[in-house]
Amino acid sequence: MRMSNAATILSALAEPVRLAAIGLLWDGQEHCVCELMAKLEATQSRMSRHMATLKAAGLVVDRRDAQWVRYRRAPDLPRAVVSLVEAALLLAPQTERIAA
Amino acid sequence: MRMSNAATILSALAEPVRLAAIGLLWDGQEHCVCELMAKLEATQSRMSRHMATLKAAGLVVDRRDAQWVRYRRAPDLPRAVVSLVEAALLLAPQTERIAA
DNA sequence: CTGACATATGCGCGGAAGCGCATATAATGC
DNA sequence: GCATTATATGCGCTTCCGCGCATATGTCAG
Repeated sequence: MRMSNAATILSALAEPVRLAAIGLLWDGQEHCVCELMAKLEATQSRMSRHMATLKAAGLVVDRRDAQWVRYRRAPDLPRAVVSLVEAALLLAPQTERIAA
Repeated sequence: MRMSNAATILSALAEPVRLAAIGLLWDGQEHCVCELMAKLEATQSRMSRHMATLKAAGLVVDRRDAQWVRYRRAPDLPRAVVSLVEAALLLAPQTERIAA
């Protein structure tokens, strides 16, 4: 599978709902769209499209399970991508602070 | 000075010319716009605006020096921001590869 | 003062992104 | 088959982004 380029991955993370979704999926477990919608207070189509963007960037994979689609963190991500995502997740909570 | 939020920083990095410019400035030295233009093959207005975006995100600072404006990496960036930038810079060269 | 050089910015355009609404598709249970 | 639940997607709209072009601003040298 062809890796996305840096710009694609960074763009995918540069949207609050998508970054928060990655944060939820980063536990390695599966999460259905309905759960993500509820936790992130997003409409259904909005959540679905954001997940499609993350999938296109190669950051998550999905699996049909009965009526649900379960998303999870993509396996075997390159180390640099993992580092990037984890740095982005660390960044999120500590932004809006006051610096020197 | 107020920190940019995660989305602003990620968006700033999610553009190839800007990411490459950060890569050049990451050596800690000062670089004028004309040098960046030349190395990144960007027009003058394009380069100037991209640098303004990076500055607005808090990633770089500038200084007027005679007819030149010298940009450099912002001092005292939060550790999480430094990690993010460095992960993004690592990502850039190794994208476009073939994964499992 | 004038001209040259370096950088920023107003403007308009084309294209991409994000959204909601409605509808299509998929799977389930009765 | 039909209703229900879960998800994806076509469509139109609005907003944002990146660009080039032209021009403004700032600095220097003569």
